[in-house]
Amino acid sequence: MGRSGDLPKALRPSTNGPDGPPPDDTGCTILHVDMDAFYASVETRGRPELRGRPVVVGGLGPRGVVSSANYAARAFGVRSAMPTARARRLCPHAVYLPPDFRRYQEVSRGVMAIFGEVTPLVEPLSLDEAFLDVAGALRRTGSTPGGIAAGIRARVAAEHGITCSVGVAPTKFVAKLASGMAKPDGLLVVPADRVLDVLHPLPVSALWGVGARTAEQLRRVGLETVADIAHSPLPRLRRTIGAAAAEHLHALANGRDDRQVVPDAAEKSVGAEETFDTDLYDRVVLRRELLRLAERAAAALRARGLRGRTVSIKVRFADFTTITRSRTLPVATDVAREVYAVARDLFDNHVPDGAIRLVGVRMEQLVDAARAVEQLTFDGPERGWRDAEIAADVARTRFGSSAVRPASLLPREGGVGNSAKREGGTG
DNA sequence: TCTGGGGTCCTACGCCGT
DNA sequence: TCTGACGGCGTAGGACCC
Repeated sequence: MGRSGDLPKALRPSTNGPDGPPPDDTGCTILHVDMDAFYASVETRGRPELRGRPVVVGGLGPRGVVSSANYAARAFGVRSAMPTARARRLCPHAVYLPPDFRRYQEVSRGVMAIFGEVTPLVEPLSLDEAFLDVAGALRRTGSTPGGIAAGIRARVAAEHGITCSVGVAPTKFVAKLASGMAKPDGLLVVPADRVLDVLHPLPVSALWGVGARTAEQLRRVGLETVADIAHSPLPRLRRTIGAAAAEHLHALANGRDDRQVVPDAAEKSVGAEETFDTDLYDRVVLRRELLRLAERAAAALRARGLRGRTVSIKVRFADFTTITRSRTLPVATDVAREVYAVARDLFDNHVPDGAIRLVGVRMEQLVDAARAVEQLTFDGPERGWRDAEIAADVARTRFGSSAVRPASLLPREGGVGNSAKREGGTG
């Protein structure tokens, strides 16, 4: 699902060929494990009728994009993040499926549990990839990094019916690059003394943090390969892309990356957003959408045992210009009513009329709910609302997501088009 | 071609207190 | 009392990642 899978095969280092001696993995204690076409693979496993067929998982609405495409679909040029409508033109005979995140989460938990049996130092990056620091496991098991990686690949395939690719290297960045180069269903070790040989011929876009915009900025000043970055004087690089990015990229390009594998990193924000099938103008309808999103964001906070101090709304207009507006509260909250009250005020007072294609609600400055300062007024109305919302969480868990909702979200006759309708159900 | 939804991180700027 | 430097915080926007 990432970019590195698209790296040219010609750039693959030859250290891991079937012939010749195995690569020297001494000091290569970082593994990056990446599931191959994860969502599509989960959908296809155990379904022989889909074997060999192109499968695309993504939004199926008029504004949907591809989340995951298997390699049969990629052969037709289908890529993740591509509009589904374009994918359909490129590959009309593919099987198109909506994402089923619960299933992917389940499989992901199982795969991460395998990693956890190898080492406690597992840093998940998303549902389908993680870094592992296996330095301790080497001492404990007497195995090699390459051996551990091969064992993980075998277990994931045997226990979950999907394949993964593993990069083994001395640093996180190179391990991640290596897993991308090994795809699909491969294993690549980059020995410490070959890191620069692998890195330097790559285009700048291979560097972590260089997207289309930054690549274009770099290209304009004549920097096209990782070697160009590595040999570029830092002050010049700073002038081009800013201090932080310059130092980060310069270090990566020279093979330096001292970031550790950090398990259990705390979440910084939690939110929900929705793109409508057609642009919305009606402020009343938009407020109802905001309420729905506030409900989702608050429920997500409660599910994680967190509260947030900053309420941020996001609005994307028809021309794709995007604004955010935020307000920080004196006391952190996980109550949808409170979140909505702020979101609505921000919307009413800071968002001009116009055609709107997306709204979102996000909570930032998160604190542990157990340690959060209790509301000053213990009998205040917000406490009652929280109790009601927690009861609703329980009902939703037992009876489904549409079991409980605010009266203002109940479907009305002649109600809105687009996403609000997609929820279906009768409450 | 026409751009999702979940996030993280960085930069810039204004305000405020020291 | 005024001024400037500086740091911290809040806010907004943008790039990037999967």
